[in-house]
Amino acid sequence: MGTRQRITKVAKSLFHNRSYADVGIKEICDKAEIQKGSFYHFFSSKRDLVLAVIEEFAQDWAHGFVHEAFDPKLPPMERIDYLIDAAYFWQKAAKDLEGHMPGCLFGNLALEISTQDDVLRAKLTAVFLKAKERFRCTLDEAVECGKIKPLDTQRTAEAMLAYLEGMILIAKASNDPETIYRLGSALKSIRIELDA
Amino acid sequence: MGTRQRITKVAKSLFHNRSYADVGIKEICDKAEIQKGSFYHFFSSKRDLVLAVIEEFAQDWAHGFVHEAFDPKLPPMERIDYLIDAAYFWQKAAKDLEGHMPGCLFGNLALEISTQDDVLRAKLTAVFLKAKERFRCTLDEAVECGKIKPLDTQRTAEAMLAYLEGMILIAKASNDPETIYRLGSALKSIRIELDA
DNA sequence: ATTATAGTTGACCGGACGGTCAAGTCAAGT
DNA sequence: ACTTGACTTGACCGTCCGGTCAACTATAAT
Repeated sequence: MGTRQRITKVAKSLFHNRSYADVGIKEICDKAEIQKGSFYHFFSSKRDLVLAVIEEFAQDWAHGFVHEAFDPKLPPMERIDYLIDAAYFWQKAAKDLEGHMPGCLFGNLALEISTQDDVLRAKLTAVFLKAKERFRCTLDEAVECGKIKPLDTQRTAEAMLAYLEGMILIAKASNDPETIYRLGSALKSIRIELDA
Repeated sequence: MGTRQRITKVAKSLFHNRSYADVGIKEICDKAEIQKGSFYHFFSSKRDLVLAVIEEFAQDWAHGFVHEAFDPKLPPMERIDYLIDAAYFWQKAAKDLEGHMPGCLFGNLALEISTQDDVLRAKLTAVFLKAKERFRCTLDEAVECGKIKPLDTQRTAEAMLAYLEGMILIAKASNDPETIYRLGSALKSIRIELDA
């Protein structure tokens, strides 16, 4: 594996499990077994790195379990159940490994740096926008084939994303992945009617 | 105002608008117009301070707009509308002042430090627990007087809290308080049925 | 007046931080 | 054989970090 990939791999894990401010470049370099100069050959700054990490993680995510969950072969509303399952198993596995639920990297970073860096914030909103679109398409499909009554799919999609993030936040705060199962069933019940 | 109060007041504002790791003791001391030695007379560590800040903020919150919103004179479900309003105005006002939505201090801290300090995490879960109880009592009351159909008030309360936090997260990520209004109407629609 | 205590000062500590840089390695292109 | 340019090394920079400390002052009880 190339040096650059080793850096982002280590950084992804550290940023996800701790926080942006808490993880230093030195530690990243040590864990990636490189020197600081090498780091600055690939990234012009720590901020540049986290930008790359967000991008990569969004890719991993989109092609990973999100892609699985939003399987077009599944009935639309079942995809949402699948998503809850995937979120649960991921967080559960991470906790078993590291001792703590890492939560959602995007949510974590959003709350940490949104007030401090508008470029990073914009990057994160773009990630959230894509996730929202995934929900919206699913809802549109469900409405189209009559599985659910018509509703404001745009807003409902946004609300579902918010609920997903909120669930993970609460679960992380109690370090209890079961929270995701306990609260997951409400995700499908979220509705925002048209013309509110 | 006493020195200790000045410290916590400054710290509350800084931690809320930035993050725990990003705010240094030096800066807190400067803004509170005291010396570092004075700080360590009142607090044994930065961690000790943030513990006090969480406690104080939870008090402010409980006696402030949460107390207003959960007014027992209001019909139970209207309290939730009121809560959305209060959250919106608070975040809006903060954004107009500082340029950025600070979000929820407890949510921010929870995501930042949950994986790193179990004592602080426990403190935050205690705050969330109280908020959840507020929701649960409101739901119980609404069920009792027939305003809503019976449901799992325990879990639904937790889900509502999660949704509230998630909404604020998404709103902060887009630095747009209007998000709270756009998504707020779904809060009351959240339901978790009994015997799931 | 003396003493005890609470509060305050500002210099100081070691170490970590993000970031720089001159020097060198090495493989591919000519 | 020589040059180029990507990559790596490790020492180094100034600054800031959380935290310590001995000395000083203000207050209030005896």
